[in-house]
Amino acid sequence: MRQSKLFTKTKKEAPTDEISKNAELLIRAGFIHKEMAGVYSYLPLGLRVLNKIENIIREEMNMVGGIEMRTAVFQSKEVWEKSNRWDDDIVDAWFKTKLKNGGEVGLSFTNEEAYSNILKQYVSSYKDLPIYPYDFKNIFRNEVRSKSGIMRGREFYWKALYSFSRNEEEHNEFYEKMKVAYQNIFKRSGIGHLTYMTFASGGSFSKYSHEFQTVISVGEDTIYLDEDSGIAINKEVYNDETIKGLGLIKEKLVEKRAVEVGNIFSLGTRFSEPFDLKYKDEKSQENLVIMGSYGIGLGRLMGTVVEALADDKGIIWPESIAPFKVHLLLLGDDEDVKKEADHVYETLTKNNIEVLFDDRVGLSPGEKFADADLLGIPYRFVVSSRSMKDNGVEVKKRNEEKGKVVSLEELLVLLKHSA
RNA sequence: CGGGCUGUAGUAUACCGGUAGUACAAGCGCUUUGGGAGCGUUUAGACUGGGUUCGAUUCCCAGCAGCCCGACCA
Repeated sequence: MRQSKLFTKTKKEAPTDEISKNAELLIRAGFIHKEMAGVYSYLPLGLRVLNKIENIIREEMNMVGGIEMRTAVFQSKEVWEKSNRWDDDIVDAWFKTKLKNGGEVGLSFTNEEAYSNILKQYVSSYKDLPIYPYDFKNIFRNEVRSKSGIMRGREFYWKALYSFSRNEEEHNEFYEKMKVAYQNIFKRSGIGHLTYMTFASGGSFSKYSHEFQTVISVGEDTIYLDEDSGIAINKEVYNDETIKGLGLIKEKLVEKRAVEVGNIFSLGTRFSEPFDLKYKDEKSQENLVIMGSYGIGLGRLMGTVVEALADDKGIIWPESIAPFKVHLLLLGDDEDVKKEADHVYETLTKNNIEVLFDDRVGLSPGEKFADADLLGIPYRFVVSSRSMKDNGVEVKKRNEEKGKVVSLEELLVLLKHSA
């Protein structure tokens, strides 16, 4: 993409109404636009990152047998009354609105009911199970106080998978697979080294749920981490019994602030019962389906990566989720240099390398460098009269101090290997 | 939902009960080109409503909006 065609611009200063680093940097760099408190639009660069994250999650979900679909945002009263979660006194996060004909709809704040209701239509035999449908979708929660930039919004984009199993054993087997899949997702997103599986309160069907907590100083949650095993305990279940039950030693646990980037938990028959979601087994006996829930907030994950990896100059994206792999800077407006930069851009593009080409004219080198640092694209390529004198392109990684001049051919090899 | 704070150009800010100033951004002209460059010039602003007052952006009240702390949550 040519940066001259990218309508977003960087800002030197962040709006004062954004305190959190993730929102400050993402807004300054032009990745997101704040619509209102807790509601953000994704601008071209931000969407590219979001799509990268989405694809990583999609791959991991498909790997464990997930089947993608899309549930509706509008939800009907009748469905949610079955599980007793329509009433505002029970769920205060609802956004609800009226239909012209007088009916009322709610905007999805979660998906258990939608899935249970749909699958009631299709699940009847043990042969129909297990199944693992999931979706990516915008979720709406009427938070009384949204905060921390894109970390907790009123509208947010998430992945939710629900498992429908025949019995506890089958459920547990899948649950364990999901733990691994989640760890893969966070590793691939560049925060694996900071993300710990954390035991949290489990509800009525299991002792614990599992959260994936990324340790960063601005985290909203408090966890107690055993650094040797990488296991953590959420403050909400931090007590002697839990510590002992998990075989941990209290003195070795370190208190940390962390952000919950994902969670998985067992639902048991909490929803299959009200929706009468049953299957007939081999003996024609009816049994309730055992469910599990597995969520990841994509915007929050993106914000967490920014918080965790940024430096004082700007964002530092891991290659896996960067909006582009290469940020190609053209310095100066000499015709020969322009021609060479165009050539480099076209060569990279032809080789299927995602490149943002800073072809803007009239900007000083300092401005382009500062923008490149702020945007945080992993590889910075510079074409200038200086680099041309050295017969190559200057390459520098975002997290390196100094660059070196390398021939275009060598660069193509380098990029292929880093992929 | 309790508590606190704040609303001035696109952004960040200043002053003031009496003509709203500056920087960045944007437009134009010239110069400049390896770490947010210079000179000149132009455009652009007091959240809304009510009250006090000769006069309100300034003081008061209400509404709306935003931020922070707590509670709650992906």
